[in-house]
Amino acid sequence: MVEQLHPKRLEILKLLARRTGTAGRAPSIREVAEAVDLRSSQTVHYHLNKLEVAGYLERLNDKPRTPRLTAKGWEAISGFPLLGRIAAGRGLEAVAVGDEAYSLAAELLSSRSGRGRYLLRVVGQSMIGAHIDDGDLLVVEEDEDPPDGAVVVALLRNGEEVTVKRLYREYGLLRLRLENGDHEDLVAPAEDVVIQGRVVYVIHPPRRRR
Amino acid sequence: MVEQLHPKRLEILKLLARRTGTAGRAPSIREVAEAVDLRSSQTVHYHLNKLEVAGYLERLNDKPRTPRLTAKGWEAISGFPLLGRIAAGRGLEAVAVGDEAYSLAAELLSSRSGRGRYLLRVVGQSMIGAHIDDGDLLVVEEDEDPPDGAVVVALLRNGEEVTVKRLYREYGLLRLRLENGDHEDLVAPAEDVVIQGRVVYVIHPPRRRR
DNA sequence: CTAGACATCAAACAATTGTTTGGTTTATAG
DNA sequence: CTATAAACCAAACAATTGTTTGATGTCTAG
Repeated sequence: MVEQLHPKRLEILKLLARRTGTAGRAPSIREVAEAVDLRSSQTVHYHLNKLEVAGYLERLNDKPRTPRLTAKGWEAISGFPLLGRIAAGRGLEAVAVGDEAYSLAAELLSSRSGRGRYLLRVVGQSMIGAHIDDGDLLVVEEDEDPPDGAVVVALLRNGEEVTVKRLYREYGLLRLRLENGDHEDLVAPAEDVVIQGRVVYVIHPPRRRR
Repeated sequence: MVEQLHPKRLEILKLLARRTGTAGRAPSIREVAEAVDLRSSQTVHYHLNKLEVAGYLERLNDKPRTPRLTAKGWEAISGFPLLGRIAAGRGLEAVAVGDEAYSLAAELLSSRSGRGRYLLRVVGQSMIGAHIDDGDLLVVEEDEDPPDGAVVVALLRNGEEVTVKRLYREYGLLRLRLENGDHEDLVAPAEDVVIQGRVVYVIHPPRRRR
């Protein structure tokens, strides 16, 4: 069921993809009209509605400059090049190029829960035991009360030390365990540890063999 | 030279920090006024100008809803305690928020060499031995002739199979080795293997213990 | 005490912008 | 040929929004 997308709509979709990052503001309807060579803002309005009901994009209420491509929208524009067909179902799935820079950032840095996310870069090899090495990036979601078993960023000793460990709760105590498990755990009363957030992604170069 | 920031301005700055992410739109001046308990939009306008000339934020021209915290702005509100200063030199380095969605994507998806990069999502657990699991994302840089020891995406059997392995060259043959090394290597004449590219990043949730 | 800077307010203005209305053109199904 | 739907246009409307104007209270330096 490959829906045939009107060329003008595809053009609009691509434009929005390019201009809907966190960087600039999304274009207004009139700006879109100009960019895709349509003389009436209404025509864009018309296409935008079509695109929205077809599930290619969403808008916040009907507020200015708030189009956002849906997954379907991203798929429609990315043509799925190179490895797409070849890899499908064989252990790898292509996730497109170019425009995807935006959606990658969106996927990594925006949470459905509305909680903020931020990045931490690992300095030094103090967490090598947890398979987290110098230079790796951690995507952390703010969460002061993450579920048991989550990998958390915790402040110890009045904030003098920061660690990344897996969290367990026991009888009013917090147990912080290095991810690979074979070190002695750190156990402390809950009031001595401030949980900053939860690690949701680890980004690193391909691992050297161990 | 720690500049003393007016409490109202600090409040505004914090509000903007929270609402200037990838998620919603930044608040309008009147929305800010309401949120920080000021009755006149002009007062916010006034503070915003102060903040801008002082270098805490920038606005796109003077367009609606386009405040962006500068580095100085982020510093001012985080007191930079939390993860910033504390973490410095202690295992973690804060890498800002918000704006960074952009630069994150840029860092991951643009190569200095000018070669294209794309994403692959791993389907299934066929590469579990290489510490690459179902759902992980691979950032791949196009490179038909990567250096020895690189982790590459290779097509085997006329493109019928795709694998991710570490590449070695030996006497006109290619040796593809699973990253963890303890499986038998795949050795094939160079003409039977098409190297698609080189894995530059692996993105995955924090690893469960093994 | 007084002048001036600062913070605040209310009201009005003008630009931007999504939307509505009503119409035209064009291709196609009946 | 005709009716219909899709694509498009121009113009006007109303809401949102940054900005301007003019004024008031408060604190502090001189």
